[in-house]
Amino acid sequence: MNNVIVIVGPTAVGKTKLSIDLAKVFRSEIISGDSMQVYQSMDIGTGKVTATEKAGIPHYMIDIKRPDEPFSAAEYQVLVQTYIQEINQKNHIPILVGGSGLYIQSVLYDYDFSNRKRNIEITKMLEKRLKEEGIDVLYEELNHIDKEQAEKIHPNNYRRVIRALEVYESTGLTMSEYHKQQTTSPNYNHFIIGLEMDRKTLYNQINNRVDSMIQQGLIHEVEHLYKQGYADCQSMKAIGYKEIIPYLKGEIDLDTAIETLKRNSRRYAKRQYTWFKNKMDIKWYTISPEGNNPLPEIIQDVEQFFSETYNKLCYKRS
RNA sequence: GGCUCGAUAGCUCAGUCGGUAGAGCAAAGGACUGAAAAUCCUUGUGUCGGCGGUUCGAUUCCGUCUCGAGCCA
Repeated sequence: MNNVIVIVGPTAVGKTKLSIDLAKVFRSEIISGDSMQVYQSMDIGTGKVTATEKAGIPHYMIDIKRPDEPFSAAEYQVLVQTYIQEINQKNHIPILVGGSGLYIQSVLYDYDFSNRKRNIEITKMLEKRLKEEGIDVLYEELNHIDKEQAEKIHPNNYRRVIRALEVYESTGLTMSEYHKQQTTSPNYNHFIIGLEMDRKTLYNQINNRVDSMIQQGLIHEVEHLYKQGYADCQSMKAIGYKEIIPYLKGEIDLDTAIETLKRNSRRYAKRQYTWFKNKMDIKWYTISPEGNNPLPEIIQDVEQFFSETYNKLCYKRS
C-alpha cells in the first residue's frame, strides 16, 4: 500500500512552513490539498508558496487552472492519486498539505465520483426550477426518490438538494445507492498531522496575515483579474477575492472589505476545524503563542508510523 | 463649578406603565461524497455602572457617588 503524509489545519496556522521543513527531512515531494491554489494568478490571496519558499522541492496541484476554469473534488482526486502513486514509485513519501477537507478526504478514502459526473445542463434546469417553484418542491421531490439522502440534507441547503437530484436525474441511481457501493477503508497507509492553535492566537494570526496580504498587493492582484473579466467565476468565490471585488466596483469602502475578509477567514478556520475534528483521524500538534516548534516530535511520530517501510525510503535527516 | 443626556450581551442599541430582559452584528457549536475558501443548520445568564432608599418585590421610581458626551459659566 502506498504511503502518504498528510498535513491539515486551519488557514494561517503554518501548514506550508511545516510541509517544507518535513519535506527537507524526508526528501518528500509536496502535493497541495487546497481547492483554490490550483488557480493561476491567484497567489497572494490564496497564500501560495513562493518560489523561494519551495526551496527546490517539487510541488504539485498548484497553478494548474486558469481562473475562469471550473474545478472539482473529483478532478482533484484523480490527479492527486496519480501523483501519490508516482512519488511512491520513486521511493519517496508524498506530503499532502492543505485545508480543503473534502478534497483530501476524497483522496484518502477513494470516494467514488466516477459514475456521477456533474451535469451542468441538469444543474441549470434545477436552478431554474428552484427559482420558479421554490426549494420546498425540489426537496419534496428528493424526499420522494431518496428519503435517506433527503434526511441528511437540510431543506434550505439548495446546493446539496440540487446535486442529489442531479445525480439521480443524470445516472438513474440515487446518492444513497452510491454511498452503499462505497468502501470505507482507507486507500493509503497514511498519517495525518493536524496543526492547531489557541483560537485567540489563531485569529490574531489570521488578521495579521490579511493585513500583510494587503501590503503585498492583494488589491492589485484582484483588480488585475477583475479587469480581465473573471469576476463571476468559481475561482472568484475564494476568500480574499470575493470581498475585494465589491470594493473595486465601488460598492463598499476598503476598510469594510478588509474587515469582511478577516471575518470570513476566521469563519472559514472554524469550519475547517469542524470538518477535521469530526471527520478525520488526526494526530494534533499544538502551536503555542510563543511559537514553539513541534517539528522534532512530528518527525519522530512520522518515523515511527512508517517504521515498517521506513528503511526502504529515501529520507535524509538534515 | 452649574445644567442636560447617557451607562443594559464582546460591540451598537431596544425594552420592562415596578414582577430579574431582547434585536442586529460579532462569536460559539454542527452538517457536508463532482461548486467545499462553496452551501446550509443551531445557539443569547448578562452583578441591566456602584451604594443606599421606597416597595411584598427595583434593571425600571427616588437620592447619591463614579465614569462618559454635550451645553452654560
